[in-house]
Amino acid sequence: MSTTIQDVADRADVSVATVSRVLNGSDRVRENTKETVVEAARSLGYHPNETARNLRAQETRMIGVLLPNMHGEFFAQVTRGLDQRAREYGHHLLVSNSHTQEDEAKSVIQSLLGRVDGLILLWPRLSHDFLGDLVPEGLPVVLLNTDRSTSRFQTLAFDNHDGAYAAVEHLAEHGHERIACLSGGTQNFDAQKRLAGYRAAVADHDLIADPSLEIEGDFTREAGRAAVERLLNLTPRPTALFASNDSMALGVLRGLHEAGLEAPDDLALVGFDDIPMAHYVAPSLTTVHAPMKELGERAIERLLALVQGDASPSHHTLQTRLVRRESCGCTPEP
Amino acid sequence: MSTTIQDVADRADVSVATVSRVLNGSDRVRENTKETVVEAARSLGYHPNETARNLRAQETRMIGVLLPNMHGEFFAQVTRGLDQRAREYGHHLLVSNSHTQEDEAKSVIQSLLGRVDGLILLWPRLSHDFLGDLVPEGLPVVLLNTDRSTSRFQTLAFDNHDGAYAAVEHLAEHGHERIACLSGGTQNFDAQKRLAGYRAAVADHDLIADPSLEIEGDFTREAGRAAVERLLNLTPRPTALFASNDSMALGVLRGLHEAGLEAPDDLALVGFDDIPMAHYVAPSLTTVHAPMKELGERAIERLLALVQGDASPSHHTLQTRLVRRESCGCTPEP
DNA sequence: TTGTATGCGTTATCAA
DNA sequence: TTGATAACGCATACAA
Repeated sequence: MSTTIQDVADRADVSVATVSRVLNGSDRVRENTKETVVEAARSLGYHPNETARNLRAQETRMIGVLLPNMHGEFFAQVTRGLDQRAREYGHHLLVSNSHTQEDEAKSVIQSLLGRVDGLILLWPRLSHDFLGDLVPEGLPVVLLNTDRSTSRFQTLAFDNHDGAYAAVEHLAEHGHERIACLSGGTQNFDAQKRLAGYRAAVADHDLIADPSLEIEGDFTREAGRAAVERLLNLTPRPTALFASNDSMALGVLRGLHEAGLEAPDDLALVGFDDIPMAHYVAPSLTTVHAPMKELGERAIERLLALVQGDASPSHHTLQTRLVRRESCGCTPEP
Repeated sequence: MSTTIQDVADRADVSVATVSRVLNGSDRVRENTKETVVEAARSLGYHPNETARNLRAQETRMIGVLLPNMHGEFFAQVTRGLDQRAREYGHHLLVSNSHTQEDEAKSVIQSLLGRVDGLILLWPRLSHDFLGDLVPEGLPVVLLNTDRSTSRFQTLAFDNHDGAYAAVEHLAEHGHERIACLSGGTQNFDAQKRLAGYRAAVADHDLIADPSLEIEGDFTREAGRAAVERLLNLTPRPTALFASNDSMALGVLRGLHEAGLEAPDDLALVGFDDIPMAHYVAPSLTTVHAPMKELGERAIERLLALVQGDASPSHHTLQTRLVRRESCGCTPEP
């Protein structure tokens, strides 16, 4: 098998305890023996067995991360934040993406349970009552973009309501009165909040409030593309659209192109998330910036605080801000 | 702390050995005691400590995955394949993204060494001699999109040369003779091969061979955008461009838009990778499909074959194929 | 300064 | 069918 601390000890002609001391805090060890040990370890290509270490230390320094199977760029950003912070804190990420089903997620969580110090779940479905039974009492959990009220766990979410409100308000400032909303479905937490923000802005600014202006999507590009036809068939036709995420907004742009139309002239458009691609499409996408990387960073910070026991679960919200580009009718920011 | 097998044993009034038997293969255990044990485990919310299991079993069922900090959608696809196959085989992914520096990667690999059964590295730099010293003798490693010749490890790569060749050939079929190439840099394995494919096609089809037509990029969108100006200033101006990945091609599309131009009329364009977004930009991107998800799947399969010892390192190539859409001047496929 | 011995939670071997 | 126990590799309390 692999070389063990015993092999190193034999080679250096000392005890395993001494080797261990050298390799770790290098306690009180004679300089001479220290060198011998280091050399022995090096020459044997020794690497400590982390599994044994973990067992001994009663911690794995691993964090389980569950992400749903969706909108690539969004998760890439979140993951970047998670990854970076985790490394800073000397922890590893045990990642599992690409599952949509609840039972699938359950089995993944099960298989993670005995091997991580904590869990970070991006689980935008409203209901996660099942988590209560699934997760053992003491295990720290951070829930991302989900409903705070249902949960005894730490949560972290964007300020979806404010962001959506600002988006619609901005379209109103451009003079639009008949503004449609492409929502992300009824099951999704972010989607619900954004829809609520849209409705609030419509009400506050005396815009046309008409249920047929609310089109249901599912946060995928294809939903955006498909929505265009429905949008164009509305009478009277809306002059602006709030797409409740950027993936759908990109799909809308594509759909418009296929119909021989263009934003913002034929339809003013604002998205949500500010994924990197929003900057690169033509026309560039005005959108609500959601601090995705920061979400990942905070998640790690909160989780490790829970792990170390110097915090208890709380509920945090991350602010969003509107980024003006071309698709709404603005001249883009420099 | 967490409940252990001993707690369950106490509760069920049996020995730990019996509990273990029940929880695993349920060897020869009396039906009656089996039920008692299962019930005890359930009521205590017991989950086996995977760390202890791993130590005992001398395997972790975890795979270390290292990805560089680049082009999001590409890696999302690869990761999807990795993730899916790993789960099918009952393994977990210990993922680390977002590092560009070699020493950074080294330290991550170091920290992974004692805790995984194998390593999958997406490390497109040509030189990875340092891996030889870093990785212990017996540890299985799969190298993605890298030079096979330098390595004693298993490798897996796209057929970059053929793909690029086909892309340029297709532009030639559209009647273009002065075809530029936006490369991915000199350090990158994929980039080199794609550039070579471009050159071969130029030579074989008697196209204009001019070093000034080869522009160096770095696989980022921004490089694509920046390249447009240089492209437009060439005299005579090229009528077509092979961008050696889709991210750059998307940047080119953006750059053209800013210059008030459009593909394919002002510049015919073919990319490489076929990331999902290629389908959704306007005009949609003709590109070489690289089976990214399959790359991930194969990587897991190869690695686990190595782990189980019923294979030895080999070198595989995955075929690519041209996908005709709008940016080259074709009518898009249905 | 160094060595011996114990335990972390499991599984498997051997006896009973 | 079940139980006692050794071993996996490491870190530490205690002894020397």
